[in-house]
Amino acid sequence: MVQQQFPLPEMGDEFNPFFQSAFSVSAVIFGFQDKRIKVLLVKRSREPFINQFALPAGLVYPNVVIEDRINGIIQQATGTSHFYKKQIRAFADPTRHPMGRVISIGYYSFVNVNDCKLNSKDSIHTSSWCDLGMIPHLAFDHNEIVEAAHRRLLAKMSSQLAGLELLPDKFTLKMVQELYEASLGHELDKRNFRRKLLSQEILIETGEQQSPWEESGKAPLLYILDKPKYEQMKADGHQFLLF
Amino acid sequence: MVQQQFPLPEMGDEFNPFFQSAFSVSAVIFGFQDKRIKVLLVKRSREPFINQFALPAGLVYPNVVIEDRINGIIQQATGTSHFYKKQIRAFADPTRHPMGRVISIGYYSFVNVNDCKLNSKDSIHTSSWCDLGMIPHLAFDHNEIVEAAHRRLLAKMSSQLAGLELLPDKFTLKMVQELYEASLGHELDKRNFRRKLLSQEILIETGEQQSPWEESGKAPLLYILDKPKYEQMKADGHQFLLF
DNA sequence: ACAAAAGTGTTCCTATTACACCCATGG
DNA sequence: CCATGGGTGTAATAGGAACACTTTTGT
Repeated sequence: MVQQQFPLPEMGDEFNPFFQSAFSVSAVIFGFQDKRIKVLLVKRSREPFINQFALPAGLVYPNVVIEDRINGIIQQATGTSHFYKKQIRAFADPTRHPMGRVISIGYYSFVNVNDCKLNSKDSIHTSSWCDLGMIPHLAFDHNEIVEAAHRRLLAKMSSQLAGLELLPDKFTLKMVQELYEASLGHELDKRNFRRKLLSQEILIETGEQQSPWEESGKAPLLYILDKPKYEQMKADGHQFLLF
Repeated sequence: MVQQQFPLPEMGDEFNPFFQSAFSVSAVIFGFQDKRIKVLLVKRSREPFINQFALPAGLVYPNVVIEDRINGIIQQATGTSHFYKKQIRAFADPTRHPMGRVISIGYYSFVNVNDCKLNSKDSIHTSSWCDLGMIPHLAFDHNEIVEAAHRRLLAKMSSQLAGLELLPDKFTLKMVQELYEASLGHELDKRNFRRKLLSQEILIETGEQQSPWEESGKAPLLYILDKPKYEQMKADGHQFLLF
């Protein structure tokens, strides 16, 4: 670990007592597998809280851009750089870290589980997908961060078309429905859901069928997100209301 | 300014480079006056950015609970302890503060302008209500914080019954409508708005009429919020959807 | 030919919108 | 009695919810 350069207080001693805090970023990385929402947890390999489960997280040097740090943490934990992320808020309880005042800035993130390579050689932690709803007791205040992330997930998904980052690039409408059913915690009507989804006019039918198709019956059609149109409409403030 | 006690890093030098940051809280305090949404600004009386407008804000000692600090800042700025507040997010650009790495945790807040006593003797800043939409160039990254707060205000008000903290305890339905028109930026149908508002069944008609009533015509009825019911329903996850 | 999953329309009902007049009060 | 703002109902429309059968494909 190399000491970095960063600006120091310049205006006299009166400010120095303030410049004694640290901060970190913590990531609630959501995945979707077996019709369940998952969260990526790591087992800590060092103190404090050694051998306990925790969120992927890390301290941030005073001169480092926080977005860069959280991107690095998500990439290291998942092995992919293809993800969506957004800040939740700062978690700032003075006792949340045993070594001093460490404010953690929480993020939630969506990745496609199939893109991920966990436990790669250069990862110091062993990481694993854990069912949201079966999260064990975590280090620090990480359970609180997971709860806040869960609320955000719920709020986002119950009003907007979002979370497609949790699926492969090519996906079936059924997958989207199952994702929504897992997020919202209840079943949805197939016909109404499809109508609503397609009425947003941001999905493109590829014409391809899912393959391989181990199930009996007809193989479903694959769709992709019309990303340019989606980003454009988002930039214009469109909401993609689902309900 | 008195140095406080706070926990220091305990586990050796490797963590010390991290414990050199400061953090602050910043408040976007919304008010409502003359059918306009207002934001409370202060003129800074010290460096950096002396004599520039800024948000009420302050550094936080490493051992201080951040909620206490933001409450104190809002109380000092407004002269009242009767307000609603919520965290927006952390603002963490490494160059946002000229004196070093200072992460600011932004809050937005609703107060009733009539409850406020600005420029009280013990206030070091002179403060004033500024029309949202006519905000001048502010110190630090405070314009960005105001924008984020504005987006939150919009998102909240366009889907929920909220922001009644901006009005007096006893208010007319017209006031609520004008508040919404100011927040959303367009006019609303009087009858539809009243029907929708009353259908939430959390307003109580006091029977009193507004007084004094300088306008011609009939004096309107005053309503109050059924706060216990409102809090209970909020706790139960009810959303008070308006549109 | 059968089992399993995909894909598709219609009806009913609720919720939202658009719209105009009478009432109470003070000057 | 007139000017001003408060307060009220209804009809048309759009959107959401409930519901079942036909098609395709692999075994």
